[in-house]
Amino acid sequence: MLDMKFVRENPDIVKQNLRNKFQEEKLPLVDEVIELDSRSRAAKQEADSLRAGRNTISKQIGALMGQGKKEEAEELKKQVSANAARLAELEEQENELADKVTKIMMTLPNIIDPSVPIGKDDSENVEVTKYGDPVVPDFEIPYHTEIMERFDGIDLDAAGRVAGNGFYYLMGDIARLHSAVISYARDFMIDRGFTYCVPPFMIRSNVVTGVMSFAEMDAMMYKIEGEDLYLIGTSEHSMIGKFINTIIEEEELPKTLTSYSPCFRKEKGAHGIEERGVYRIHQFEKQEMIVVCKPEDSPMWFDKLWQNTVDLFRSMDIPVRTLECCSGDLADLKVKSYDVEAWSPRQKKYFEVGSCSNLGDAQARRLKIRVNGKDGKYFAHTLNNTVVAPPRMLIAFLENNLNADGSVNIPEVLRPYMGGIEKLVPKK
RNA sequence: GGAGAGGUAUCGAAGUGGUCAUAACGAGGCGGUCUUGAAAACCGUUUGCCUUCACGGGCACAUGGGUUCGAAUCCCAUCCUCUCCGCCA
Repeated sequence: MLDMKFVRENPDIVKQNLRNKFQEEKLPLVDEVIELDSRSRAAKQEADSLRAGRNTISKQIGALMGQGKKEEAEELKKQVSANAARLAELEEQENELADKVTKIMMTLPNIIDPSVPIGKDDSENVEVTKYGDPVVPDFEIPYHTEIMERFDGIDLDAAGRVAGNGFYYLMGDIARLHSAVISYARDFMIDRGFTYCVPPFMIRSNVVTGVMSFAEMDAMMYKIEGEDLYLIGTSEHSMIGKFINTIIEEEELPKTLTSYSPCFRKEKGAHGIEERGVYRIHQFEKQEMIVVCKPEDSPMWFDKLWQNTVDLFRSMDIPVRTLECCSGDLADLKVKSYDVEAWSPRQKKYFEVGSCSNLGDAQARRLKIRVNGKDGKYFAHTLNNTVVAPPRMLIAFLENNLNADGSVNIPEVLRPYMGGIEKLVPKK
């Protein structure tokens, strides 16, 4: 969410930002919200002065009552009543206008970083850097569910009967591998100085609207029936929400946290042929990292965050690349975002395994996360990034560590979490 | 889930319809006096948001409504915390 004052003073920047994000349909909203804001402030000013008058008279009434001068008090009461109707009318206007302003402000996207490439959609995202050799072996790599089945590692049929499409049972070694990856990722981040955290897996609606745009909310979040609770789509939601309505001392920044949680997503939208199996699912587990920092530090943290994910994947012998989201593909709250993509030797292309975002002060403004600095209070910046999110990550893992004989290498870093074994041998 | 108590500033806590809500009182923090230094003592200071060029004004006592000329105080709803009981991994 933008600062209303900023919009008022820089309508042209806000409009150019909309054009950069190919959201021309929102252009009229800028002038509209400035107009509504000015009417809102006018109503507030008039109402405030009426309230000031009422307060003064009420005090006088109190004094007169104290002295037992009831008749004079009654006279003054009439004066207050005279303005009551106008005040009620103004108060209604104030509320109505303020609601309209907020509603529009919630739909105006954050100002993107100047470094973000301009493009309409994900087809115009820009590759930044590649790490490792994207090897295509001389034997055929099966579809990931097929690899898992060779280890009796997945039961999608049962999951379908129990919970429906988009769920899974991981079994045996594959399930163990899943947990090993999460545990390794947790320790990897702890070693890099992040504080480990297990957060709530459900959050209230006010936190939901604080951390994401309406469009995202509708497409992602599961609501608990009869309660003001939503299942989290990522622990970022509860981790950023942790700081709602707080004032953090500047010396305490940055807050660097790594959290584990299951993630629940509706995944509204088309499911392509490449999204069978455990690629796009309603429930997965994720190790996440988040940072709350000073505004001037957020670009630095952004680079550190995505680098962590690259390093983690490289330590498991998985080639990756970073892809910068172009303006049109960037969610409304984000200032800048990189996807981390892993190499798929089967598809001979990279696919998304993580997403690193700098939200600027957008979440902080919505959630009122402020910093007490030497020169006054200001909104913090927030960032988040995937450490690792299996089971999707297992697709990359299995494809890249598969041998011609069907066995799967366990990279050295994972062995302590896998009972020391170096290789998974298929049962079939 | 049942019964009870409670939610006021950084913390503890007073205020139960007005004339002490920025808010008593106590503690903590910050600045100062005193001291070789420290402690103690003493003095001062210590919420946030909105609005205004400014002076100023408004709002906030968990949250949202209501009653009233006027609400921390009375009424209704919701949330949270604590104690006891029940249930439970």
